[in-house]
Amino acid sequence: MLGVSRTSRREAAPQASLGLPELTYDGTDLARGIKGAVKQFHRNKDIVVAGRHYSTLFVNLDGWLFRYKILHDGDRQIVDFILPGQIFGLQACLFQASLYSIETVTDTSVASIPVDAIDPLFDKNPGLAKALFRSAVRETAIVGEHLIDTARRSACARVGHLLLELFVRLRVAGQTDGLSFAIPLTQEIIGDAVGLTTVHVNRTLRALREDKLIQFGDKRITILDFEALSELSDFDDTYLGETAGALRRESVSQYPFGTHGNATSSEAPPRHDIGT
Amino acid sequence: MLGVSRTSRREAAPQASLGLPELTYDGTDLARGIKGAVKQFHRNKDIVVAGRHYSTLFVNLDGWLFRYKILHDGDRQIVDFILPGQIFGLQACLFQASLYSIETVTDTSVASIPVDAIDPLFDKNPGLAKALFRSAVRETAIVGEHLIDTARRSACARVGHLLLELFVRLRVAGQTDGLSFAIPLTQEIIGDAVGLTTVHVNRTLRALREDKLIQFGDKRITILDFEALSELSDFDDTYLGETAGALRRESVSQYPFGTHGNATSSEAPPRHDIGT
DNA sequence: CGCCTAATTGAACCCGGTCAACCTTAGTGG
DNA sequence: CCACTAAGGTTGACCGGGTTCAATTAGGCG
Repeated sequence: MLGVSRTSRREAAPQASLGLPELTYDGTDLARGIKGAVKQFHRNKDIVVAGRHYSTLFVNLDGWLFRYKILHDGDRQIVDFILPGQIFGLQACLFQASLYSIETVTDTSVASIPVDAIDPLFDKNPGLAKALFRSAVRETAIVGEHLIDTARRSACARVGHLLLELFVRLRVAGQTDGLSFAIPLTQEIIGDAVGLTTVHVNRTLRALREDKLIQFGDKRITILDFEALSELSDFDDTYLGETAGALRRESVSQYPFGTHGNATSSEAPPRHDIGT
Repeated sequence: MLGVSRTSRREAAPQASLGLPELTYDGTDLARGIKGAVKQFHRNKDIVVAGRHYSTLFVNLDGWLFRYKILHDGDRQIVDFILPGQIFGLQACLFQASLYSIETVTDTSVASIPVDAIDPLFDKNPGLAKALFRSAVRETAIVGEHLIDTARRSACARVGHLLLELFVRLRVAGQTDGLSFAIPLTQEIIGDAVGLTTVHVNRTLRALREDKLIQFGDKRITILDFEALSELSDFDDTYLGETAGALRRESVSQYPFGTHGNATSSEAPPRHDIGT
């Protein structure tokens, strides 16, 4: 039922890092370093509740979560998904009242890091500031892409685009198997994310399958024709990949801004030294 | 023709700051302090071009701009608007290739600040890091709200919501006159922002007018019934106002994270000391 | 076995898109 | 001073993708 159970949890190669580019890496290391309390959450539980203020960051160690908002008419809009390895909860720390709630899709273990514990780290490793900063900007990019998704694309393109985004993000996190990956989402969740009804998500998935673009069943999706699906969905992974690439290349400037003379090359310690 | 000509430009009370909350304030002061080159741009000119990399931040001193992306089918999606006083171009600095283009709506004067000039400032005023950080998170919130706009709301609600957002943001910037404000946007631009065709934007505006919710003409909009329009549009200014409010209350922590013991009260210098 | 959640499929309806025509206004050049 | 042009705004008729409502099936789990 979990869907992600295929991938190891704590056993995942420790130095390889679980998850997403920048933050992730820092995140897990950060969590390891601080030994922040790790808590288990069941599926369908709210971890962050809209309207409340928080003073801890969270690291998603293994599960799937999503950030969402309930509208006045009761509709639920999912803004983005939080995949294994990602940090979350920044916004809830910075704002007086969190704008969104965050809920688990699967059973999930979450490390929480009191922000108090972070400030001191900035002294030793200002690169962390940059990583967090970049993560915030990256998040805007993802949300922006979702905006374009719902505003401009057809149902097929929306669903296809979401699947491709998840695939690429999971691949970076090492959670794919060829062109196939476990997806613990219900059609209702997908609909709430791309702005379609459950009924139409269903029809759309069928259409994609009948066109031999994807294949699915048992909480697992296989992309049969990456090219064609990308074409159909107007998918361009720049907004995901470039970010990862960019960080890899220049991750060491003192401050969030890169080009400070020679900052683009590498001389500072690698960023997984935080906890050691 | 400009539409914003009503409001003074350079003459605006200098210490009151032009624009938007956080960044804005820092932005203008920052621009003043560094005396970054101020350049004039005509309307409908691209200032940032998608795909290029930049190493300067920009401050919008007086005009209207928007961030947008051209899709593969030629459609244009506007992601958000950049109002007088706002900083922009962060993303283009942090990413190898900017995801979006930024174009002027009106004639605009723009101050550019080389990022090289900013790093040193961080030493003296780490609060600036927080301001920029917060701005990035805030931007995500605005884009997220636009996402909800296009995904979940009816045409009326979308247009109404956009108008209300612009109104609130302009009010903070001191660019409103009662419930009325100058709006230099064409119906095509509005459509590209909320995901509707020009034709339907027109019909929607007419409907809103016939319902006595708004009134418009000559590049100017008056909100006749703020409550009713908010209700109809599912508008809640938390995502804008709370941000501003939050900053006002706690703007001084050493690092992007607020609650560091006593950081919520004020002891550090006010944030407009950057340039002086 | 029976309950509940999720997936599936059908039929009628409607919001917003598309296409096309016309109007209004500002700018331009003779 | 007027004729011409172009951009933006306005309106109508028709169409279609996606919603809505509703019924049925399939798959855990007590």
